[in-house]
Amino acid sequence: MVRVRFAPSPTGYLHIGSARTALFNWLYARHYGGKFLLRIEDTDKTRSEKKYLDEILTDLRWLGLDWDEEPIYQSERFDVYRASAEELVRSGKAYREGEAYIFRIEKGRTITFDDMIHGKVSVNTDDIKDQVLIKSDGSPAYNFCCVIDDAFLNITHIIRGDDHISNTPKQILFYEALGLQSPQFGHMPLIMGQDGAKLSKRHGGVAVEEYKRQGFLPESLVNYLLLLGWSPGDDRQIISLSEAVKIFDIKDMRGVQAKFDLQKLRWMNGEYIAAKKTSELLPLIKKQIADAAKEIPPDDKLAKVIDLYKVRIKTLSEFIPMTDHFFSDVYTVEEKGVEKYLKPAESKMILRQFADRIESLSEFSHENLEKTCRTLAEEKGLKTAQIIHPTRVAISGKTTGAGLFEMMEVLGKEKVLERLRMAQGA
RNA sequence: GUCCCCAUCGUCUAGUCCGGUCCAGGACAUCAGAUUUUCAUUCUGAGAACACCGGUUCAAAUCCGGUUGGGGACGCCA
Repeated sequence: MVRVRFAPSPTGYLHIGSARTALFNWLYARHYGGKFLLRIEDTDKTRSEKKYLDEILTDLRWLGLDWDEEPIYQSERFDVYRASAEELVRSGKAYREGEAYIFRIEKGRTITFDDMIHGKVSVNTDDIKDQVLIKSDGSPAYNFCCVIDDAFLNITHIIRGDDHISNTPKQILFYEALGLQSPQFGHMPLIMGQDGAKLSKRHGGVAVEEYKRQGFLPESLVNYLLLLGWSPGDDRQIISLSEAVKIFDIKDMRGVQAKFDLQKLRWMNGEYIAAKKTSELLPLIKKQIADAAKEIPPDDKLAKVIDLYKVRIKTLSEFIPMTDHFFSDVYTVEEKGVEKYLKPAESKMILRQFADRIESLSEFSHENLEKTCRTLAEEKGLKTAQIIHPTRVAISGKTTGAGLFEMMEVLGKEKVLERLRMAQGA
């Protein structure tokens, strides 16, 4: 029975790299019908906070990564660690140094383990110093409580970042001294920023929460992370979590560090947004609007606008500035668009003619609007673009956006005419 | 400095285990063209990589060694 764990330290937000570690552990467990467990590494009581833990758990759920048993907390198990350390002192494998317990490293040995991703890894114990088990303040050292807890939880496979690879020989020595069986290890390379340096804020964010806030969908974030270091073996890019569960195997992971590419994430997010039903997008967009402290429009109107814009936004947050003209008379205006399309006297004349014609329209539908526009163009010997561009700027302030006639229909006759009149005076 | 991990287009990767089907395939990005009222979408096309040097072999992206480069670890942090 496969048992894996994710062991966050509640001293900050959920890092995107940690999220990836959690994802691969989760996939491994689900693929093999095993258990995915949580262990809270809160041994540093001064830096650990409940709010961080809550945020981490919220983010894991948001990503779709559920866990199977109640999480265990290291802060509640100090006596267990101490008892084990005492035992090692009694058997002569560790010694005291003041209040601290130190593990004696036997020199001249080669520790080898078969890593699920890297293959055989060997380290000579001459390169390892004696290890602290329990610190002078009574709290356990990371490597020690990690081993005790993994054994306690019957963890069979430890999948973690490459930064732990040098901890592994030390931990193996602990398993050995404690008479415990080592689990299997798999060390996955870290995610780097585009420039090869450690992933940081300037690469687009390090916290899962930041991506959530910017309007990335959990499906796309997980899908993107999945493809960082792992590939289905064919050309597919869009892979759902449930599909990944079926085909995932840790052995297919690459041992190479990958650079985080925000461009590809954005593309993928756009794909997921465009594929979603408007009814699914509606509550998500409303959340974005609420978070931006803006007034939430009525559902039916918002849904119509989402329909028009979901194929052209890459993140949910882009929706707001792109569609502000639908919901308020205060919206962003592109000055160069005004300059080019509204300033010329000819444009003003065209706008007046167009406005006059649509005013008499009994049904303000995009079909009728388009017909009216084309008829006018033909009669006056104009290109339709000569009507369309000025009109777009006049009613939206923008030079790009959804189809003009659909836009006009959603905006409504009254607003359209009002803005067309106003533009003539501009 | 010592130890460990790694090396295919700008980026993510397929191929590497079991050498020939690879003058290296896909995706993102870029550029060009088509469609469209703009943008986006869609479609077509282009450029773009086996880090380097040696070895093994009839044959190497694939195996071996070295060099260079990148990353990580050397905490009474986790």
